[in-house]
Amino acid sequence: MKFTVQSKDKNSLARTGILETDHSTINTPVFMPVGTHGVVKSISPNELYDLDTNIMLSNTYHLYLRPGTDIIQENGGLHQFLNWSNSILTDSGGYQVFSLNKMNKITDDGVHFKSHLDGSMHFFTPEVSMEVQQKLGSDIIMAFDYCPPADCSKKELKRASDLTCEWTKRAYNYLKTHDRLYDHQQTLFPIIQGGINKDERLKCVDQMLPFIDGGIAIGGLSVGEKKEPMFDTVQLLGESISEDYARYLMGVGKPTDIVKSVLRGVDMFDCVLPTRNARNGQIFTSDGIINILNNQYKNDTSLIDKNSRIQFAKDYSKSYLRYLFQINEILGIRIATLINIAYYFDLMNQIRFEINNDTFVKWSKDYLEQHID
RNA sequence: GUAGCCGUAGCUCAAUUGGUAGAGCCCCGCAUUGUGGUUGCGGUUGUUGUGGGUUCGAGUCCCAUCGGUUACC
Repeated sequence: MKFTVQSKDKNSLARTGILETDHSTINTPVFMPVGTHGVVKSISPNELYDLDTNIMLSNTYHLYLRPGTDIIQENGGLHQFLNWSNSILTDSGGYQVFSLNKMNKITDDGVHFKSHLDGSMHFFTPEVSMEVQQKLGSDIIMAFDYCPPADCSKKELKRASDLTCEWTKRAYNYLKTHDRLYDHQQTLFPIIQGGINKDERLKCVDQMLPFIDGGIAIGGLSVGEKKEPMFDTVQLLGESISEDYARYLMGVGKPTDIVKSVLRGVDMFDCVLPTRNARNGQIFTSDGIINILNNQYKNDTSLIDKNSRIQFAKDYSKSYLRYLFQINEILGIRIATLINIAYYFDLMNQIRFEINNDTFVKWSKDYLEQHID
């Protein structure tokens, strides 16, 4: 993988860049749609290509449990299994251990956890996570990290960031001593932890330096902390991480969060919000965020979004989409998901355009004034 | 025709020996940030089939009536 900064904004930390993997070329800042189970729910690869998706996210934890690593390997790896020829980033499973299962035990060696599918016990170590991700064959491999909740004690926070540093070293060493299984390159992204504690974050950045190979991730944010310290932390890292590395803010976020983070130097994003909320009727339109299930759309014959690049949005009324959601029809979910992904991609396009044009700060100010959370 | 059982929110049903009619689903809002089409929070909804009676007080007991259902003739 190769990351090249293309254009730097004069008035902020924002920049555009190009991320090249053996599978695709990605313009940054980029939003990566989430396909936890190897599919962006209800959307086909061809539809994703049509939206200009160059990279999608998938998940080690889920794919390991089902269908299982061996089955994916027998299918020729994740790219072949999914029939997806662009890039894939796999999350390491560290976050799922934190978010999906409260019944787990974290030792210095790794994490014992219970499957959410059948209750069986499993043990993940940095090495296991790397082995699985090597077999999956993703282009970007995330280091196995320990993501503590925002309300944890200072002691736990320190333990989490220390363990994450140590686990990253082990992951790095594993990859160094094990040959890749496919003919394309796989790149490890270390994950910085440390919550909203400045010293912990800076210590993490420092300790991760030997393991960076073009990109690094900011983890442990948007886990319940307040917005202000969250963006202060992003700002701190935007200033501290070398500008030669792609910076990936994990799990963020709302469109406004993305704009604010790009201002602070972030290049890569992923978030379940546009796709998950689509399934619950929340649509990101050029006129703002709406919940199509609201009664006010019952008889609203206006188009879903006349400015969307999704044809469905220009073919159907809000009234019809609401009706599709009411009868729990798959098509409603597909339409909402496509529109939301397109909205996020349009936003990223706009962001890149404004940065290249040196108008990003002014544009973002206007955008943030018009879009209040 | 006779006997029994049942009628409670839009739906499925709760409600001690008579003591302020509730719950789930639906519906209506809000939330959702490295995804379980998820989950959480809040809200609306009743002449307890109808009409009488007993009682301080009736969804509950009594009478009548209407509707449903089962068994028997």
